[in-house]
Amino acid sequence: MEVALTGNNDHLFSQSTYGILAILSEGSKTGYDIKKFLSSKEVFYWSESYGNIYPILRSLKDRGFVRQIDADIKRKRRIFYEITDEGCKELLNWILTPPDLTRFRVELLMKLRFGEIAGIDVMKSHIEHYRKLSIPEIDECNELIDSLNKQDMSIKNTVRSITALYFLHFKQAINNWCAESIETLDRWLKKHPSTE
Amino acid sequence: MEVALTGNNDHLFSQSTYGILAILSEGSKTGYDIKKFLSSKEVFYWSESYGNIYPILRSLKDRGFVRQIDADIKRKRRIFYEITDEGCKELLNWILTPPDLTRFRVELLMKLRFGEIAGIDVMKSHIEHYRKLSIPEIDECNELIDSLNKQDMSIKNTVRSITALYFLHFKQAINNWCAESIETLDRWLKKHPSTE
DNA sequence: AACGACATGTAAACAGTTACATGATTCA
DNA sequence: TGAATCATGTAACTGTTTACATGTCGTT
Repeated sequence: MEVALTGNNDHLFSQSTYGILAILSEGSKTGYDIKKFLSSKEVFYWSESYGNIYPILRSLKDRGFVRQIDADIKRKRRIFYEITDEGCKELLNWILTPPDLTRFRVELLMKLRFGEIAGIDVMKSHIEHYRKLSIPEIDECNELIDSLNKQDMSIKNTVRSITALYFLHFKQAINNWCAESIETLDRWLKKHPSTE
Repeated sequence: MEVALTGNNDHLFSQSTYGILAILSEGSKTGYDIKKFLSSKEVFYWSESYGNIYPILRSLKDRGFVRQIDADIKRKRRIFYEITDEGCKELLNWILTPPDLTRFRVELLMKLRFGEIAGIDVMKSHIEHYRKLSIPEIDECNELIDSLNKQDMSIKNTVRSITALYFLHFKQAINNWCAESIETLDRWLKKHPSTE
């Protein structure tokens, strides 16, 4: 099942641009629709602001990757964008390129690593706070997965389920790490009562 | 063990600025030293370019959060920066502020979610590629944790170990997710031989 | 003498968000 | 009639990287 991944890495456009093109590949949408889609729980792994979406839509049109379709629905102007064959080709090329590992900053870890200045209880408190924020996210993610599993198991829903599971695995792992880390700090405090 | 987290969230400076201040809180360093530190395996959760570091060091000096100490070591000019009391105060205020949850884009998930256009084998291939990239990272992280555990269990080393464990938990969870997802896709392919 | 690591720095570009402006529609 | 949501858009800003310029030191 060897697959040739011939996509090259020097793409001409920003990740945001390809993201929007990808979203349009499932059907024509307005800028507002795109923002709505990206705000949904399902797409935790991508986000975009209006200030980015609208200019990108224009540039996609200028490049011929989408075409503009004006519509007037209930006297409200709606500007739909439809992906072109050119756009599909460009999108496919991006999708074929193997993605890099995600790099990101974790403010919590920086504050822990240099947190001695604030004291160990502050560290513990930060970890607990982090954990509390994560719990509703895990619940929501479980609900999403349940509802997906009730639907037909088309390839689209299967993949949606897979992406949701990424989040679930990640969040559960971090949740466990939080519990462990607090225990570790508690053990340290017990062994070093002098410092408190 | 209630801890008052009174830090306010509207900080005046960028996260990069606080990060650099935090690094300087452990001892005076040059811009080059800071870059070196951030390039080390241990600090996977933060990075910075020279083009950001040097201007920030200057602005920290202008604000009085660090002082400049010129040194000539082996005829090479070295410009050290030392945190001031003002700087410590500002840093502490940042550290006390509970960190937000990390939000990040995952290119892989976007390419999977809209990957039907490329085919299921491409999805599988991307996941496998992702997994292969992760494995050496997990190994390195385990080595780091081992070496930390051999050292004294000061609070500093304990925290360094905790931050490394974050990465390990995360990477292992994603590694498991990769294996599961490939299985899911294989099962789907078996059930739908017509599409291949 | 040449190369790689050390060391500092800048200008330009790129990526993306925030805050604002504008106006229509829907519903209480 | 007023608030919320729908809907499109821009200007200014923030943050950060890339590519380059400059020169030293240590090693082969």
